[in-house]
Amino acid sequence: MFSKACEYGIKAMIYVATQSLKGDRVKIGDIVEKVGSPEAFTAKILSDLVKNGLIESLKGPYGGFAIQPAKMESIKVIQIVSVIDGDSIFRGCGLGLAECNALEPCPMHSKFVKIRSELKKALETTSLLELANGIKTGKTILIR
Amino acid sequence: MFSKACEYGIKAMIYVATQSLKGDRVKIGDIVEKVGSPEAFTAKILSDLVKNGLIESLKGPYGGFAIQPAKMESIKVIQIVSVIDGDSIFRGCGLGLAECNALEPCPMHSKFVKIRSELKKALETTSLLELANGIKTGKTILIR
DNA sequence: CTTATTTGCGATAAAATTATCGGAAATAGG
DNA sequence: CCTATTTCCGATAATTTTATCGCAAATAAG
Ligand code: FES
Ligand code: FES
Repeated sequence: MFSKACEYGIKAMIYVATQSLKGDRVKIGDIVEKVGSPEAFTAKILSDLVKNGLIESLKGPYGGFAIQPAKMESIKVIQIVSVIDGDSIFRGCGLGLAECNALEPCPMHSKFVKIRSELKKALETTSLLELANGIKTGKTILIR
Repeated sequence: MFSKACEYGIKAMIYVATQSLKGDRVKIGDIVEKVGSPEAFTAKILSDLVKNGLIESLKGPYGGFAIQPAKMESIKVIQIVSVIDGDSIFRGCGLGLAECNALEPCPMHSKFVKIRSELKKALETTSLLELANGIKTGKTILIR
């Protein structure tokens, strides 16, 4: 469904959010430990998210990653996915035609659009805060 | 969503079905022309589908691929997808945890299961005959 | 200013996916 | 049989994705 990069990015964002809610900045080493992802690769992905304004970073001692709690409600999962994987999941044709076009649809089109729009809607309405709270209350986990 | 291999496989199956409905066997060269996929790669995928009994092949002159029209209603898209991509789309965790487990769910689990089960249901209830008929009536296309 | 720390970044490597190539095996027809 | 045709199959190559490495840039603290 999502790329590995995207999975790591989402999980990293959630973990940073939980720590930012407690006022803690987190270093990459801490993140990858809690998320179970490769360090340098995850750092690259986070760097991408920094450029797109979804998370902030600070270099040097006492540095690390943080997300302002005030932003967590407005950050939706779809934004993370869009930065890392682009929007091909939401706009592309399920059978790989150059573009998805309802006037000249592929054989799977009518089945696809429904599922795709539900996926999109779910990602649009799920906030980072909601996901971080799930971890905080122990209802959900990031690593097994 | 699906791998390229899976996209090619589904489209090839649909094209062969339309021709088998007319009583024609089709050669790999004809298939890839109508589907827009690389020849040797598509041949590999079809060979996999043959092994799994979803399509039949005949070597030599007047050979090629065919699907018995009587089977087309019972062949569902999910079978094609399962042969080529496996069932990780239907059973795996959306955030990449080792397995999807409702008792220890990842943060996206509750959103995911709904979409995943709808996707599964759609693929389970869509028959090859239905897709082939869409092509035959010109309502849908395989290549753009 | 110096040092220790931590992200940023370009180059590189490994692995997986996608794609190509060459020839073997089967088969129909003459 | 012999030949032409076509799928089958293993090896190989190209591309994309995933992952690692080394060092530069920034920053906080003494
Ligand atoms: S044309 Fe294929 S999903 Fe819309
Ligand atoms: S545990 Fe992640 S989708 Fe179920």
